[in-house]
Amino acid sequence: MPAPERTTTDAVIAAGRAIVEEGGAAALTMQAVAERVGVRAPSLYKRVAGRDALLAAVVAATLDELASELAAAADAGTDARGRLVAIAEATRAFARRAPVGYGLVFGPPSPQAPDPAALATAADPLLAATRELVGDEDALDAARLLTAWLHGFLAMDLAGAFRLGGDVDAAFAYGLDRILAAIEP
Amino acid sequence: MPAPERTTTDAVIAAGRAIVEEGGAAALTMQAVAERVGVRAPSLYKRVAGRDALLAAVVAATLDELASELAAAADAGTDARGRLVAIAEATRAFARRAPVGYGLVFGPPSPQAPDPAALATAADPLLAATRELVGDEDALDAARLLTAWLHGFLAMDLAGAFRLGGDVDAAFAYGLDRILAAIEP
DNA sequence: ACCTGAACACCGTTCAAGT
DNA sequence: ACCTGAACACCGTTCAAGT
Repeated sequence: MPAPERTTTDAVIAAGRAIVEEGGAAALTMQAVAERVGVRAPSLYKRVAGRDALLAAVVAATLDELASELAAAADAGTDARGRLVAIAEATRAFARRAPVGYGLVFGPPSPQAPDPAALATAADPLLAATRELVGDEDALDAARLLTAWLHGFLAMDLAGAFRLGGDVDAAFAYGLDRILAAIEP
Repeated sequence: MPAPERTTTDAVIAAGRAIVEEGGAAALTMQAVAERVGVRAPSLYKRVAGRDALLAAVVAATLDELASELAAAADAGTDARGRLVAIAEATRAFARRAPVGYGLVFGPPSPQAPDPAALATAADPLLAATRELVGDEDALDAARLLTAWLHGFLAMDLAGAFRLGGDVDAAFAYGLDRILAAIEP
């Protein structure tokens, strides 16, 4: 007599993402996830191997979503520079919408750190647009320069390092402009 | 009849830092810390309010150490540019020596996030050297640009985002040079 | 074939009792 | 005054028994 499935792996991961954003990674308990999807905690082990695997899946899903939003942003730009600006703004919008997940993706070394290959995939649109802007030879260095600044700016913003002064929107626009000027041939 | 003190708050925090670096934040259990300092877990509550407070203290101590190393690096430079290079290299050395702690300092929003004022203090030497290099008016924007790039580069390196290609040392030197060129008047 | 209650190990935390 | 064993609540995980 087969029992009906009362939830899905996707629903479990989505619930995990919501809990993580609402209460931080520490709030991700199997019981909280189970309650959210409407089953008892032991049933979750039919969907995920355990709490650590669920957290890793949450991080992977967050990175996948970021990757697809960056690809979409790149499609929206008309020239290489416009694509890079759109990618940077999409990244910032994502980090503000899902600050905890974004922080976990680039967070301290840990068991749930994302697959480096998935990180590389997410970075592809930025690398392609950069290549278009500066040419093959300088593309990797320039993309790293831009990516490092972008991630550093967002991490510092989320950490509250900019709380002391000035207009953060303006600082972002200013920094992006300076970085693009620095890499443009 | 007073009982002798068998440990100190500093020893508890130092043990916590060592455990965090060795096994990640998840390895920080009260039992592991107690074992390391030679007491039973309940005794730790005479030194710290609890596990969360201990993790916050670990992060704060990590940030304090980083701050003092950055101040020392700034003293070693001969001119403003040299001081900035020394500060950037000291930051990188610190992040490689204490990757987990460094990641926690700038990590995702969480209860143990460091005090923004302490972050500002740590950034002071960099801000001062930048002011010397570019003048009062542009100092804050330029310091943010440099700090964001520096932190972003280190976070990506620790996250393994640079694993795919090239010489990371050279990429660091290249990026630093480009950033300094971008902010120099 | 998935779901559940019960059970177990582990961890954070409290506290009365020791010295 | 600090230390400890015992106790409790909570969480991750396993598993036999249900449907």
